[in-house]
Amino acid sequence: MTDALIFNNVTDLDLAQTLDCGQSFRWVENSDGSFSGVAFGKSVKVLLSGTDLIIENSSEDDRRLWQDYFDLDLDYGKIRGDISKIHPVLSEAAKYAPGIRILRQEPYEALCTFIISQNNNIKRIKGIVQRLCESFGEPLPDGQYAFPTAEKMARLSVDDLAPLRAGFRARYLCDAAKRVADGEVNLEYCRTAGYDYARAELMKITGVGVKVADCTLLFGMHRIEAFPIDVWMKRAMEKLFPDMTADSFGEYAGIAQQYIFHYSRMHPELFE
DNA sequence: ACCCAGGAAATTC
DNA sequence: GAATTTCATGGG
Repeated sequence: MTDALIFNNVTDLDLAQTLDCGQSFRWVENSDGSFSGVAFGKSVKVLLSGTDLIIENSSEDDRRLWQDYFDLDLDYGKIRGDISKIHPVLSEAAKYAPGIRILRQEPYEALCTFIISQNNNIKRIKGIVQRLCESFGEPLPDGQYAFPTAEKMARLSVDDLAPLRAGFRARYLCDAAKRVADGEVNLEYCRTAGYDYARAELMKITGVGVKVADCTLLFGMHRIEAFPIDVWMKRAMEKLFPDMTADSFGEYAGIAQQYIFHYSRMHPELFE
């Protein structure tokens, strides 16, 4: 019950850079640098001790799950070296936060959280997501809550979501839940379909445009060729990469995107 | 009071 | 069709 799962020789991972960089909204940093959060209905505390990644309140049964969640099978050091050759500013951004990894979150959770993210700020997104889980997610033994299922949310009305204070996004969440629950939008199909087809599948949902679809594919289905362009990335592309497009960043564009997104947010003076 | 926030839909030109 | 406005809410 209170077992800990340990991964040895973990490199290219910084918990703050990965868990608190705007791709997931359910992790809270503790005073000792560890993080507490819930994924796949499992509430854990994660910490790094040297190159040991420790998952507390977990067991060997979930080794594969967390190995995938933190994308430990991908060699980020090599990828960083490769994509650093594409552009000197990208090289700089990658060097700035080499501990960023792309999480493998649950597709439906990624979909909902990035619907909530539109025209919103990260602090408030976290609050809405937390209230969504507390209100409609399955309670876990330690007092935390799982992310609610599409089936559960499909039974809710826009008024039921009022306590979330999600504003105009509430009806988007209802539409997403219904379409996913009744199978009109097939998230599993999006994992393997051609990119444009996967994107179009998600965009059947009212409130899902190109950017939310790209984030869902990148953070919820590990489509690391995705290159979401939000306000920060738009600024970065105009100012830092004026002659480049998403295609310029190759098969690992999504990883490059996270380096650039984080670097840009940490250096707002670049865009004044 | 004003502006912005990991956008997208609705409206207007 | 492309450009602009609107959509809730909260923090600076």
